[in-house]
Amino acid sequence: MARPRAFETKVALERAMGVFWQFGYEEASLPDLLTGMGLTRGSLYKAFKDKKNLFLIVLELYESVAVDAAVETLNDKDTPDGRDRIIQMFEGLIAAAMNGDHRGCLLCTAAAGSASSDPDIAQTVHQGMTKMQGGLLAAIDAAPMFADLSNPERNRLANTLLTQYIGLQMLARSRLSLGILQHAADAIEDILTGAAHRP
Amino acid sequence: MARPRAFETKVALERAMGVFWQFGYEEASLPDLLTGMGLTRGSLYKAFKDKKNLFLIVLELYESVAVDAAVETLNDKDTPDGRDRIIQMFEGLIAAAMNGDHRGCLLCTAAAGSASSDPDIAQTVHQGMTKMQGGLLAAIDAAPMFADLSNPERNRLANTLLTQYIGLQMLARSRLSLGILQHAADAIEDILTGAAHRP
DNA sequence: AGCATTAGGAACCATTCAGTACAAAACACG
DNA sequence: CGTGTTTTGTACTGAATGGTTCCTAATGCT
Repeated sequence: MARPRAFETKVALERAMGVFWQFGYEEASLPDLLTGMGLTRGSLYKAFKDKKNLFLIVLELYESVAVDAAVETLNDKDTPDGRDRIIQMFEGLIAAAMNGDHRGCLLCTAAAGSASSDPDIAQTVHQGMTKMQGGLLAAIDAAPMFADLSNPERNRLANTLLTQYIGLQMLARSRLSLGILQHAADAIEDILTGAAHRP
Repeated sequence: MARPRAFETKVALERAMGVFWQFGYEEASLPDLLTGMGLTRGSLYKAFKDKKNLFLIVLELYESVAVDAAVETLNDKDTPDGRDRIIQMFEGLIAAAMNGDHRGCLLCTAAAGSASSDPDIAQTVHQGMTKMQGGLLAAIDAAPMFADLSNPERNRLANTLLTQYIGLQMLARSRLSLGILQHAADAIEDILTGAAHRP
């Protein structure tokens, strides 16, 4: 009954995610988005309302792709020891950063920018971060070496790892060559072995 | 010989630091700076050339104030054990964040934003971060509990702490209430005791 | 007093931004 | 083959940006 869409919503959103991931919310200009997504102003505003709404949709897409992937690694039953899952997760992001991927984590970038002052965005970011927190905690629970840890200790370890995650993602994004990423995986191992109760 | 300045360069820079600290480089608009510094466009451009140059001067001021303060805490001979100095430094920033100071670290914010793609800014930020790294290493060297650590182990610990520092400052800035700051000081203690070689 | 020098302030410029309005185009259906 | 509906594309709006350029007024020195 009417003219059909010339673009697929799904791929347009994936491309929008790419633009926001690279530039961040504020610094991604509308022209950036339009060329990146391959459509024009009218179509974008008709299909996604406005920039902020588009970003919120993209944020949820990011969660269901990047965050969920990390959380799945942290819950991967094929790797019996939760410790190994944690290391795998960090090794993934460190490898990406050292291979020239300086996009970091869209969630972290959003949290860092002034976009986080918007309540809607802040809430979505909070949701994603909490998911990461839960994933880390699940992996800790699945690690024999942490069997003796109390609940507060487990939470503290999860939070330390999440803070480390955020710090590393910001470092990846900053392109600062402080030599941190080179041995960051070993550093994570140090944290894990140090956190375990030793006889 | 000529009309004297109606403003003191020093206090104008301190106020500019306040504005940049709160908003970040890109998001601090010229009107923000002008009202915050209490002068007008003409004077600003005459005295500081342009916005970027002003920011570079402010960055160095921030280093010589905030960063140096942290590094001095890390080198404070009145606290004999370097471990205690590290905890003191972190307790300071955690207390600030929990008391409603959500400015975080100007260096970290600059590194996170797209300002870091400017080589001049990136270099100044790098310089400040390296200073922090050195301060942490000095404190580690001054801690008996780390006497047995090898040099690579010390460096890794310093980098872990710097990453934690960056992560915490970003969390402080993000206003995210993930319950991390509440026990962040204990978490740092966990890292430190875990890093020491135990018999 | 007079002159050189500087701050102050306002007007201005070009650019960019997100967002809107509207006409033309493309399709599906009767 | 039209008719009606929706997408497109483009031109436009109004605001805000960083940056510049004046002119005037204030000041200190000779």
